[in-house]
This record gives sequence, structure tokens and C-alpha cells, in this order.
Amino acid sequence: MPELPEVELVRRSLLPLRGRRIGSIEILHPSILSTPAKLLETTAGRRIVEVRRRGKQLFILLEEGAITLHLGMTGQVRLGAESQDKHVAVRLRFDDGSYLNYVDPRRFGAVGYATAIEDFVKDHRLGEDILEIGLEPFSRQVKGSRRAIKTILLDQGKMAGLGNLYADEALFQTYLHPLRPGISLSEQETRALWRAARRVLRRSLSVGTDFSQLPGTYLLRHRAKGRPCPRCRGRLDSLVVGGRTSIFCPSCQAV
DNA sequence: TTTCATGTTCAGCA
DNA sequence: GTGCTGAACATGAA
Repeated sequence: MPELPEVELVRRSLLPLRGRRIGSIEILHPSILSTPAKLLETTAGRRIVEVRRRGKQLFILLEEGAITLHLGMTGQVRLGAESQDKHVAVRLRFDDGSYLNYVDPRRFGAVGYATAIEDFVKDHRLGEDILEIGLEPFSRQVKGSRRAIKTILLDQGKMAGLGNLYADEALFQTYLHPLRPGISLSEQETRALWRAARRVLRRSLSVGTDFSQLPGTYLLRHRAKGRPCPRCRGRLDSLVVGGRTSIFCPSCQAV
């Protein structure tokens, strides 16, 4: 599921929950809890007022406090009936008898309780949302570091929302090698990257994150080592940066 | 059977 | 303090 566009779709799907009151909370896989179960259970009886997102992090705002939700690598939200899936980690029952099932086979996700979004953002050092960040702060983050640009883009404390796939896409569209030190980017390259990152996320959102509906020139449609680059037909290559596999075109994205 | 995966965090080390 | 690597978490798909 989870990079910014996928999480944003989940946020939108949760908006109809506004106004509903939480009846009870069932915790089936406690290992995904990021705060004590007791805290989460105190939300029983409270009404949902809004659903917000910052990067890949979701906040279900209540009359008081918020339920925090991160989809990890395989998290899914299923609304409606009570799911019997063995991977349901947390289940909320609402006053109208409907359910929110949080399903997460790998259990890398996290569900918890926060008093306020601002506290959570501070505690988890979450950077500004990549769709919200202005060119100036983006540029400061990029040019203020000697680290590989790919690593900077993935650092949720610098800017929140880009994951491995969309970071590669933004670099591909900007002809930048993933290992280029942030500090080495020109003004022009930095601006192009800022634009590309936002463009790519919005475009994916506009097609409901269905990659097959993205333009054929997108790297996302061809992400595999050895396959032809959609621009120059050269062979795509891979490289591990910051522990993640980067797919790039060695000829379009020269160091 | 083995490898790899759209994420995050932490220990260890230079 | 900076920054890199590897491991850990747990499961399923190729």
C-alpha cells in the first residue's frame, strides 16, 4: 500500500467516518501498537471529527486526542463489516454497528494514541509534507547535506511522504543519479526535483495509484533491473542506497 | 528453497 | 555531530 498517494486515498476513504462515535476497540495483534493499549482504549465513546495526513502518517482526530495510524509496508483499512481475516490487527466498532478493520500481514504498521498531532510530529521528528513544502525549505534540506540525494528524499524528518518508488521516479524524471550528494545539486536541478516529486505524487493520485494508467514514460511502469529505459532504451540498473534498492537508468542519470 | 518487497528504528562503527 | 551498514520486525509472492 503505502507511500503518500496510497495513504492519501486511505485518508479520503475514512472521511465518511466523521461524526461516528467509537464504541469498542479490539486489539488482535498487540505488536503493532505504538502506545500502550490502555491509551488507545480510552478513545472508546469519543466521536471522530476529522481525518488528517502528514507524509505517510494518518491521524483520526477525535473530540479529544487522535488515533495515529501508519500503514507500514502492507497495512490496509477495511470499512464496513467485521473482517475475519487473520491479519486484522486492530478493529474499531462504531456506534452505528459498522467496523474499521486494520489489516496488516507483515505487521510493520503502527496504531496508537496521541494527545495532539503537533506532539506526535515533534516526538517522531516528522518533516513537512512533501506536497506542502515550499521550494525554499526543500532546497535548504537538499543543499544542506552531503548525503546521497536519494537518502535525503527518503528521510521522513526532512520531508515526509516520499518512499522508495516515488523517490526513484522523481530522480528519473529529473535525470539525477541517486547517489548525487545533495549539496552538489544546482539551483536548477533542485527546483526541477522539487517540481518532479510533487508532480509524480499528484499524477499517481489522479489515477487512483493505478500504475498501469500512468504514462509509459514513467519509470514506475518499468521498474526492474535489466529492462529497457522508457526514454533511451538503455538497460536499467539497480543500486542499494540507504538500504533500499534504487532502480535507475545509468545513461540518463549519469553521476 | 531462496530471495526480495511501496517502511521505520536502532545498534555499532568510522 | 555526521553518515553509513546491517539487522530486526513478519509474511507472502515470485
